[in-house]
Amino acid sequence: MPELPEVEVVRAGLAPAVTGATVAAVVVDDARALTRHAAGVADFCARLTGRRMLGAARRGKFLWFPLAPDGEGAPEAVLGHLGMSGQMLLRAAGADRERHERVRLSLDHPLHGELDLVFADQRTFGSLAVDALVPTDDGEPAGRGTLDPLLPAQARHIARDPLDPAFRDRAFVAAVSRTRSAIKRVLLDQGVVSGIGNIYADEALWSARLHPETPSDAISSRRAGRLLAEVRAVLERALAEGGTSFDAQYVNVNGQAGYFAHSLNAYGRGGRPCPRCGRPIERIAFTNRASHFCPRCQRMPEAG
DNA sequence: TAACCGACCTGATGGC
DNA sequence: TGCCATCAGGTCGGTT
Repeated sequence: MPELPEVEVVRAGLAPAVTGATVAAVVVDDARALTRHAAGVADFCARLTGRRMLGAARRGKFLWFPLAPDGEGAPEAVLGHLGMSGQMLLRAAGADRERHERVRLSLDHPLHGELDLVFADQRTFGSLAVDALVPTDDGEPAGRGTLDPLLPAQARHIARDPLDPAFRDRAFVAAVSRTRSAIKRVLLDQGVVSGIGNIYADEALWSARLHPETPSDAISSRRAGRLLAEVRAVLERALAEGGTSFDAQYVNVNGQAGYFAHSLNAYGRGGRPCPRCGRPIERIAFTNRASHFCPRCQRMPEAG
């Protein structure tokens, strides 16, 4: 379940390998991995083959590799989203096929020589595309790993993430106060704040002592600011530990797992004691998924 | 327009 | 042992 820390680990791992590399060949094993590329497999391969990649950038859970200009055309990038189970793996040129391999880019790097970038994805919720780059709304760099104020058109609706220097805390606090939706729903809304998924939403709400179903407009500005601070803290801790791995679904570019699963306080701990007060963590259904929280530390505010 | 919900997808797991 | 149901959840489009 790659969320911001996991995607950032992947981005940072890929950056040295893809920056300056030329795409020598593209092999698509499964067209479902290109659902974001509406023009189809042949167009994807034709647009990408022979192009040079300029770096590895990320906003929220979206990754992209800007491409060197191709004639007079608009600036473009390879856009990727890992979905639920996507992996981007660096392998020696010609290495054996990976389980669930969907797309392989053969790269020629001026320093590292030939290597393969493999996109593998069990559940095929992730996908790649060659996408046009468009200007950011605020003129600031588009995300981590790039100084250009350009981001893929398909990621235009995605808000900045809380670790982005250009993230606007005030806009987040205002968005929280604007809606009656459950606060967890707001945290998962990638148009308000990006990079947070089910795991880190539960963890941040546990840290902030907020019930996941608290109506957002019942949360004071000060409390919303504290929640944002807890979001940042949990994301940074997870990043420092290499992300959260429950199984083989999330690994870095070398196939290694992260360690943050050992540090979780609420997510996946239903029935086990709250690390703060000892009361069993509750697990409740939440829009076709699950929320985990402490019924003592995270109480719903009194009505009225 | 905001809020909500189901579809998409595969593999692991548990119950019978 | 084998079959079936359930669960995991990010994003997007359709519905209310």
